[in-house]
Amino acid sequence: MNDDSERAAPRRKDARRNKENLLDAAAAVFVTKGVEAPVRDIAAEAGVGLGTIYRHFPTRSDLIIAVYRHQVDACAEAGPALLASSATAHAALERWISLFVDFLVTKHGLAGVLQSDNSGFDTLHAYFLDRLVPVCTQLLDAAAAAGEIRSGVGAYELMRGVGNLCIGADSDPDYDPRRLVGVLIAGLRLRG
Amino acid sequence: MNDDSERAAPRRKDARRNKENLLDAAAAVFVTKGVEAPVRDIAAEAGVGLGTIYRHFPTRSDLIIAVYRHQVDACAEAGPALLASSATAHAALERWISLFVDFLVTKHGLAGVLQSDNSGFDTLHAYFLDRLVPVCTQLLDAAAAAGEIRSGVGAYELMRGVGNLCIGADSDPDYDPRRLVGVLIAGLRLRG
DNA sequence: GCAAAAACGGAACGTTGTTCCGTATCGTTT
DNA sequence: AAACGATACGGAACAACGTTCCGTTTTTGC
Repeated sequence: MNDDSERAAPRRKDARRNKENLLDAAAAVFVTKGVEAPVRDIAAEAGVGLGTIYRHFPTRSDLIIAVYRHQVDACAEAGPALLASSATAHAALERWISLFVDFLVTKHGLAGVLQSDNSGFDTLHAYFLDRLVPVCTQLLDAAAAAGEIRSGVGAYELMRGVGNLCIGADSDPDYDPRRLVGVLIAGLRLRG
Repeated sequence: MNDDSERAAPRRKDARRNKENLLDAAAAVFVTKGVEAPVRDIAAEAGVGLGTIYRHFPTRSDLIIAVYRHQVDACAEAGPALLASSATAHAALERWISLFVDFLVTKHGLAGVLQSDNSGFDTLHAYFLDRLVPVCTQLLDAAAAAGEIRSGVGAYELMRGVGNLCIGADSDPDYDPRRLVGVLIAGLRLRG
């Protein structure tokens, strides 16, 4: 793939420094103003021009991905570990989904942007899916093989649903996605 | 309330005609281009200037509400009827939610716009909630009273969750919110 | 008919994401 | 160390959007 070329550090020192500053600035702005903060705000925070942002990160999605890549990867890697350390596959699934929800809920607006069809976030959507759906599939398959859950719900659908449930969790203290996600996962379980 | 003043037909004949045209045009554009279609497109479709739209409907939300008001009201009114005609309260809840999902899913982008914090859709959000949460509460209470569902999930939360699950259902044939909503409602049911 | 009231159209504003290009800086080569 | 090409920079400029504003047109009541 082109991972290398995309992630490659710039040749020049100032460019490398700016890219770092940009990542830090973006992370800071995302925390205070949410993921949908204007690009100009991030540029200002980093003390950098607009052109610089777009050279390093061809689109907003790429910047968001770069900021959260480590956490998404960590979540993906936690899947197999949970499967190994949990009493049942369903418990592992439950814990892993909870990890995912915690991640989404603590990033203002990220869940919303994930499903947004505002073209330009496709890359972001795709990255999350590429990274997490395989893990979810593994957990789901394990639970299904153990006869713990109903079949018919795919990993993509589940991830998508959980992501959707997390939309708007910030900015509304009366809405707690964790409870609903809990109900959803409970609904997956077979009776008996 | 100010329902009367807001819904009052304009005094002048041309204004009344334009308001009608606008509603028809908006409905047509929403079907073809989705609820997020630019205001200018609706104005063009109605053969009307921008000012005219904003005089009749102070904000996009008001236009959307006006277009869907009847259907939302119909959904609200179906609640008590279903409760009377269904075998169990849980069945009534299930059918009513299904009605709501059908409504949302057939309006491109409506679910998305409902939760959008893009300020300006607050009115829309509020209208849906005002109209539907009481009905949902009634169904939920009935099911709880019959001991059919777990307590702890409020009507607001449930409506919000179901709405969220419907986001992005169009423009993605691989995502079927109905199945997930089914799982969610199943998760509400008490075992045994 | 005529004036006042009501409503109209669309230019203009503010905010966004993104592109473009003249200018500045860096790193290498003589 | 000077100079030159490659690299990167800043921010003006563009397009799309929601919304506001106001000079002009249409309707209505007399």
